Amino acid sequence: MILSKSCEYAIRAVVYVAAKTVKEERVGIIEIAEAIGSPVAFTGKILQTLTRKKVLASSKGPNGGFYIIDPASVYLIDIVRAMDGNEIFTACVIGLTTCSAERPCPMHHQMKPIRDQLRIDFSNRSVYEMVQAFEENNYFLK
Amino acid sequence: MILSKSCEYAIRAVVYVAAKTVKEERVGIIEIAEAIGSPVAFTGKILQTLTRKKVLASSKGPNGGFYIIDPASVYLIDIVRAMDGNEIFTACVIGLTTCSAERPCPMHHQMKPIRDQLRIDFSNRSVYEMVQAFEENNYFLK
DNA sequence: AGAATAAAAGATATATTTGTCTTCTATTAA
DNA sequence: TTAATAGAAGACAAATATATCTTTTATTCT
Repeated sequence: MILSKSCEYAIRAVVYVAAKTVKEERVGIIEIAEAIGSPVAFTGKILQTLTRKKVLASSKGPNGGFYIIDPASVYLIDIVRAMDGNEIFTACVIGLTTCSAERPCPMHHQMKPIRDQLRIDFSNRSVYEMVQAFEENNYFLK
Repeated sequence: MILSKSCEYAIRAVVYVAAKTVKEERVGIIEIAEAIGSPVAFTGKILQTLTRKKVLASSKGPNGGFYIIDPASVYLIDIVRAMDGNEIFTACVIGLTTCSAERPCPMHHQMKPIRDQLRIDFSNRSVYEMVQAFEENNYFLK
């Protein structure tokens, strides 16, 4: 499992929120959880984290809910870093803390391009593009 | 984290055992754990799993210990599958169970080549090659 | 101002992964 | 054939990730 379950939920939630935002709508925890097939309370916690980390924004009270300031300037890597940190792009595949280009583990040279590609793909994909793909191709989130 | 901690330990342990096997030696749990920097009892459990799955072989009693039948015919993917299963090569990156080429999630087409490359790298790398790299380049396992 | 709405925050609960400890079984060698 | 060695197996413990529940705070609408 490349990403934690929390991070998987997070990406799906952000894409759903952004799809609403582009229609000028805010959306609540319950609807989000229903849309992405995740437990409501746990999803609330994740949305809280994303809001604290400025990936999403929220407002309380009637007509409140979650939204995203600028879907085109938030990239998947921002969500991944908010939830799981940067380690998946840097950590040694066999768990050696001191593994590096200078002192590589036996798998280092095989793994580097894979991790780099992962970072590149997450860095290049904006939430806005995800929403577009989502709407154009009848993609789904649960 | 691409691989579980158990799987990381497993790969390091198998490489260490194989390095001993090519010198016609068997090696015990305590020495293995010391060599790869892992907790002894937990390492015992992992070695047990690897033996049950035929990745390693073992014998009890004095002069007993772990060894590997044919390092050249065991590939990293065998260790990964023994410990973590096949999911890391197939599971949807955002956690959708029904994600497939026909009904892809918004990240499917980006992730496929990465997962394929991961599988290819693990499939092409034999334990014997790992040992060679390990010995030739002063690689390390902890 | 008061009631309703909705997220934030904190305390708990459950499940999984990681790690430990004790006993059992097989093997070897004296 | 007995003592020592070493893995196998099972019970238990700790840490982390996932999930739930309750209370608080902010906002809106009447």
